Amino acid sequence: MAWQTAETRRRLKEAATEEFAEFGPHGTTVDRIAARAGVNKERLYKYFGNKEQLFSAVLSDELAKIAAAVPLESLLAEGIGEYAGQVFDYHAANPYLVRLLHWEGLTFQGEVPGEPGRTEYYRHKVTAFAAAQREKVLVGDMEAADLVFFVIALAAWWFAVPQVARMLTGENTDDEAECGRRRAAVVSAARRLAQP
Amino acid sequence: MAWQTAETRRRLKEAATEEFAEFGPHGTTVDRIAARAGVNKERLYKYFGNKEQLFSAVLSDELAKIAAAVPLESLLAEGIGEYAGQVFDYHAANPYLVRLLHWEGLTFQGEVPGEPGRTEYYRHKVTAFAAAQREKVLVGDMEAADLVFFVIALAAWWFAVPQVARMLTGENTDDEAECGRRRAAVVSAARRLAQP
DNA sequence: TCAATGTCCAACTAAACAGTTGGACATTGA
DNA sequence: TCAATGTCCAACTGTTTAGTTGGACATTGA
Repeated sequence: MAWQTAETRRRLKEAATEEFAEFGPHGTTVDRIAARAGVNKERLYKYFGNKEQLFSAVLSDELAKIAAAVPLESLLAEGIGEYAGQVFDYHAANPYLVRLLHWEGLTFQGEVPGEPGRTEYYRHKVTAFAAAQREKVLVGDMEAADLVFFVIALAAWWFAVPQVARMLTGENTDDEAECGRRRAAVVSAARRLAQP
Repeated sequence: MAWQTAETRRRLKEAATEEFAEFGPHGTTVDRIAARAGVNKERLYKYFGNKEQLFSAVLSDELAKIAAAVPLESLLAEGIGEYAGQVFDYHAANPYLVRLLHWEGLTFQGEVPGEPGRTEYYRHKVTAFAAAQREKVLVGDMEAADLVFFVIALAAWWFAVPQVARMLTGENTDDEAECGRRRAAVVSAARRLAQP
């Protein structure tokens, strides 16, 4: 029998993504991750160090995924409304990232793993927004960084506090029609925020 | 010596508020709450049932506090921008609630303790916003519930994912000037969202 | 072929955890 | 005054936790 090294790593990370997104760093147990992956937990420590480093690895992977899935080019091409809509769609289809980011924000204070690289990633976004402002595609009297931040907020907030969303709109979160309605609201709000 | 019943309850709830806000339902231990309150943990179980019920009691108290501190009347009186600014100010001065709400949103799926009463509370907000829309003080072509939701999002998002805020704006969260800048951005964004 | 190294696992350890118990002592009301 | 009840606490229980260990077996390279 050949080694299953790569597959074992992959299965651990996949199981960890689901567990961490659902229960957070504190609520997740390494036993459950290992059981879900069908792998002995000793592997987890050999491959990833410990629970916290595994959390970082998982989050880093998910950040790479959204960067690939929602390219910044669509901002200039289709406008900020559609860009916000795409971010919303991504979160609706793949709810791991937004939950992981929130667990991280709540759990770790001070500098966060991979912060320099991630800051650079956000800087690209801000630069693109600033360029769009200079070309008068976006409102000019709001700082680009704030605009990026608000657009992400509009799209992600629904998934961060679903209980508040439910109590406010009186609708079920799993309802497909409601999901479409929320997307439309996000698109329209983003446009409104950024109209020149 | 007289009983300290009320004081004991108060100290437990105060300690629990701080611990739950910092570490969340899973990350908090009843031993630490009791130690912080300077009270035996058996009191916690007698007075509040268990850890989860104590979390509910704490969150419920904090919701009552913000409802009292940011009255809805200021919406019509001073406009939506200043209303959003007041929500921001409240969160900046008292960061417990926003963190508790997020812990709750991430931790509990499905119905949440006290949901009917809280839904009613949000309904008042929506009704007030809808009234403002009819009086042409707010934009009319966006559902009132969505508008409320977005205004809360703009004000609260900074405190929910401070690491993202820091990476985007490149500034320290504790910086007073940066805090003022963020408040101004929230006010301006809320106005933009709701201009008729 | 064989020593070195990597994979994998069952079983383990020490600590932390939520929740309980039994009893000392204070308060109340009849 | 005294039985009933409430407050408070140290010490406890049984379980779950993150992380480790020792050893069986697979793979590699010289």
